[in-house]
Amino acid sequence: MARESLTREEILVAAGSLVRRHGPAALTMRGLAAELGTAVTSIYWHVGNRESLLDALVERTVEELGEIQPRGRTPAARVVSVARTLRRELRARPHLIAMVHERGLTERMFLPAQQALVHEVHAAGLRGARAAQAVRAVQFQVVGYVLVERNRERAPRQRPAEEELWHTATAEQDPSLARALAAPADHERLFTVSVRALVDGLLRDREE
Amino acid sequence: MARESLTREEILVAAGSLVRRHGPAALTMRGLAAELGTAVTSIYWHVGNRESLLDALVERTVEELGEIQPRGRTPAARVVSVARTLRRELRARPHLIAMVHERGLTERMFLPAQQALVHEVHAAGLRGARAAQAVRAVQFQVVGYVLVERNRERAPRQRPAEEELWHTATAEQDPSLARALAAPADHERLFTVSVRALVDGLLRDREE
DNA sequence: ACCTGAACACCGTTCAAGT
DNA sequence: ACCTGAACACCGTTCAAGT
Repeated sequence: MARESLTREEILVAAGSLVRRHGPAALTMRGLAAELGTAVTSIYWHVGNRESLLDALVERTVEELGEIQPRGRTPAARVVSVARTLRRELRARPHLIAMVHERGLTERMFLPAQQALVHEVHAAGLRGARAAQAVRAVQFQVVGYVLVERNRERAPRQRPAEEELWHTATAEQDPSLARALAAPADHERLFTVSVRALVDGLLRDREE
Repeated sequence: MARESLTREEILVAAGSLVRRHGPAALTMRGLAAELGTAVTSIYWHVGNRESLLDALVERTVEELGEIQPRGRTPAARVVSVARTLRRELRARPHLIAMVHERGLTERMFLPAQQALVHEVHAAGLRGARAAQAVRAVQFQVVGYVLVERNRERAPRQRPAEEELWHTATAEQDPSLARALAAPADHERLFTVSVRALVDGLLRDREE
């Protein structure tokens, strides 16, 4: 008994929602077919196979990440806003981002952001290789930060735990450092602080 | 017909080599058994199941990354050497590192490096939260760099290609920047330059 | 043009049976 | 203590057949 008009879009939406919530391993063709109320083979007609279904989800993700709108009065503020937006968007779909990464498309995903950054860095007076360096520095910072951050959140209880490890003795008689490294980082704040510092540093040094 | 004395170690070595070369997807229990000349079920006796076999490989990777030996005369040079060593070790086993990452063990993997960094940062005169910040900044930089870098190398031919995208017009009349962003980055050099700049910045500012 | 079930060649894992 | 083959419940994919 057929349902009416299964569409490629419908398949992508269902698959996307599944992958977003439970990761790519949770996407089985049979499971997806059951959820959609069709035969497994119907899905094949619309999307080819599992791999190209995942490719389509990745492509969609790359496009969504491309819509970047810098905000703020100064170039520095706008660069920071791009970084913060990227971080938010990346964190909203970790599994899909990991798949973009696996397929080696991260760079392409970041091209629109790069364009925006070029504009702002130019507005701040940087030119040439120096400007390129600044753009890449910000990009690396955001990607690296999100990855490390997500990792910290997902990390299983560690042995030895950080609280055990970072006591005054191991921190070489620096209790304040031990406290800082034992505590879970305030990622929201640390990210903004880091990006601001980096951007200020990159834009300030331009008269060297 | 049995082979003599299959060992857990032998299994780990064969599985590790397989995963290193072709990634975890290439590790099938049947394939591994064939390569070792045993029945599939013998492997189960030694390692439990596929998942804990992968866990063991990950555990081994974490331990290998823990052996860090700072080199150089100044604290700054030793911090840079730790960063460079980490990068090299990470790049030598990308699939295994990705698995460490997936299992949320990256932070634990970096603990020995953190310890080494704490020592050097202290030697440079930093203390407390500021020292902790410096340690984390270096760690984030290395991880982020390796990930972005690997991605660039694996990226499929892009459309539009960077050479197309970054011409004088899109680079806002900055031909030198267009050239810089269109060219593949010299990662070895860019990494060292970036880390040096970061470390200098972190250690220099200590009298604020 | 779109959908279907049957069949194929793979998986990881369990288990009772061997030595 | 260690190894085995058979069997189970899953996969993704193909294909001939339907409408």
